[in-house]
Amino acid sequence: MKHGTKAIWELYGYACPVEVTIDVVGGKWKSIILFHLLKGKKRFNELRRLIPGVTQRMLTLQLRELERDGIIHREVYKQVPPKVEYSLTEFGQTLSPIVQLMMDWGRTHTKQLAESRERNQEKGF
Amino acid sequence: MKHGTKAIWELYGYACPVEVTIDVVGGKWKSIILFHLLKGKKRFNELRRLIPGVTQRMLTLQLRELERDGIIHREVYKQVPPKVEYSLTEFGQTLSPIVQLMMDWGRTHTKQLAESRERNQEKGF
DNA sequence: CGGGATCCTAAGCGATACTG
DNA sequence: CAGTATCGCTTAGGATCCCG
Repeated sequence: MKHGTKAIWELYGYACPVEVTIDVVGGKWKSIILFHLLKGKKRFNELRRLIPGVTQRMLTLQLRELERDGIIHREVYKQVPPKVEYSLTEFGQTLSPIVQLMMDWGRTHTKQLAESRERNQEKGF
Repeated sequence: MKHGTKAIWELYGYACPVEVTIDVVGGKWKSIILFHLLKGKKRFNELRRLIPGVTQRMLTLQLRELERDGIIHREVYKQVPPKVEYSLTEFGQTLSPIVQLMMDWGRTHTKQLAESRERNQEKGF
């Protein structure tokens, strides 16, 4: 980057590139949604079952934001009863390495994390 | 994983491994803090300057949570005026590939993201 | 089935003032 | 310098009911 030139993320109001990514996957449920969509398209209630903690309202909202950002595609089948399928767009696929790494990290560090918290809890943290 | 066996993240109350990672870096500022600590130890006000959007209060809170989780270390120098340095722990270093990827993604997709949003805004999204 | 519309509470967060 | 404390607003988010 040259002197006097603004970085691309600065032009769009972000102070650092990580902020951009957080802006997309930072929601409490978004990366979890993406994690499930990595395995293929999913229907609305299917996602609800896969993500026990999420409410209908929150799932709807987060799906809308991901759709707005071009990360996922929402396919509506005009039939009764209604059927809606969510899937990753090509753009959304570019996030898959991040979600994969998050999955790996969670898998391998859950225990150590829990231990850290426990230890610090004793210290009155 | 074998039949009838619970996965490690389930034992600790998470529905999927990604939730674990989100629990650690999911805060609005946490991964940005980590991003800056990747480049070396930083003092409190130094971080404030590096992260223009954060308030003193929020920075303190998020640093405390990262410390509780064993991700960062807080070194207090007993002197006047006080001096406190924050740095990544070994455990925290294990997150660096994720933060790196988030940085890369932000750098390379800021524009496309902005365009998606703009396009969908026109559609009344 | 896949939501939208309301209502309401808890949490997040900013602003400000104070301190060792 | 590096916080803590308090207040008060704003938002995230849950609960419930309704609909094509």
